[in-house]
Amino acid sequence: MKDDAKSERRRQIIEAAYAVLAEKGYAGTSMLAVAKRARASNETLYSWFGSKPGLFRAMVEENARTAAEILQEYPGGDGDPDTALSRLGPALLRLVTSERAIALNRAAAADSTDTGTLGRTIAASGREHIVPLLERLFAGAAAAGRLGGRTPSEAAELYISLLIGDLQIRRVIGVAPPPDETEIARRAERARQIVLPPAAGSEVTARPG
Amino acid sequence: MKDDAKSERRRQIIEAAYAVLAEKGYAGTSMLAVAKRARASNETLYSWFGSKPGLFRAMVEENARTAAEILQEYPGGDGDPDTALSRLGPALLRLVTSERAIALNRAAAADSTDTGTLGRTIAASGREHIVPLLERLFAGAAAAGRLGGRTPSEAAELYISLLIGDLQIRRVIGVAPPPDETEIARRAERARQIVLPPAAGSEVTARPG
DNA sequence: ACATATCCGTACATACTATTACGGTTGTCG
DNA sequence: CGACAACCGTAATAGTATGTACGGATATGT
Repeated sequence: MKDDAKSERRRQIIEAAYAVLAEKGYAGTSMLAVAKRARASNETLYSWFGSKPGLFRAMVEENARTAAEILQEYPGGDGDPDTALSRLGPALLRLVTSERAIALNRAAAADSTDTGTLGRTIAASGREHIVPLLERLFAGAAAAGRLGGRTPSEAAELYISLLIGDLQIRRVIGVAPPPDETEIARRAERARQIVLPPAAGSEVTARPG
Repeated sequence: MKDDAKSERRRQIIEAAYAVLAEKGYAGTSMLAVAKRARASNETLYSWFGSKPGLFRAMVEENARTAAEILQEYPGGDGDPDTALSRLGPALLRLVTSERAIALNRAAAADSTDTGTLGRTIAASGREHIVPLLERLFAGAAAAGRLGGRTPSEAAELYISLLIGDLQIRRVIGVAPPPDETEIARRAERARQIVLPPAAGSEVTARPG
């Protein structure tokens, strides 16, 4: 099989795995079910991915690449922080609450007592990628006196708390729907206002916090 | 078996279930493993709890009762909101990040594609119990002009986001340890300061937000 | 065209789980 | 004390999952 064709085949298998995962959850997703959904053989799956955790690791990594491509469009600290955040925030929130991200977080939760690698992979490709991005953005804002005395690191942590809050865990346990665009905009705006309060001396009237 | 003895026996079985859950996760926790750990018979477990989801529902409900007893000590809106929050906040955060709560959230995440009842039970006994408590507290603060223009409902949502943030989901996927008391105090204080900014005209110097 | 690698579909071996059944033991009640 | 309920420990049943094996079909490279 040529490399291109193999990559495409591999992508099809991963898509099939997502479909089974959505229907049956992590425990209910067997390699055989994925193989049948993808019209592949069990042996090929074990040959290519090694094991069920191996397949899921590949899914997490593939999802991380997709997310990184999306976030690449949002440059860091070299522009107007308000504008940057008002574009980056909604994109981030959509990513972390997407069906795919939720399904992978559920898999990681289930895996946390087995190998623990899914959680670490998600964190390495997710939050640990996003925090430095936010810190660069907030470094620019700090230079303009826009962080209200917080460090870029503190501001990044605060922003994530405000943006995501407990929504993701509520999604993961199945009690919250995906946020609609109004909710996404509202949360992102609330977070931006609190993290980037008007600079001292600004004439803008805004809510405190 | 007398009622007292049966309650005690039931508690022992639930404790055994938590022990197995911590070691093996939800999927890896079989009724037989719990029965053996509790020195009970499989038949008794099925007789008393009906099924594996039934046993887990009982665990969630028992945990909710424990949490409600703890929170009962924290009265709502009839006192000084700063003091009330500075006591309630850390207690809340300890509860939602405790090993037991995390294990139950993992179970709910796994169950979300099956019955979905664990998540609903957790939400009904957790957040949906806490939000009205916070709203009562913030109603008092609003009357004193302490919410910076937000409604009690908005303030409660904001407080929860700031207090918990994404810490719980990071606990659930296995990438964050339980917060120590310093971290708990820090998060609670940050949340309090943002949600209860100094009243207009106050002389206190505080960070904006 | 031919040789070889590999993928597919199916089968197999092993282990585990959910749930019920059963005989013996223990606890409760009249 | 005796009758009965129910709990324990073990077994049975049916189903599922993981991972490997295998023959035939297909793809690739020379």
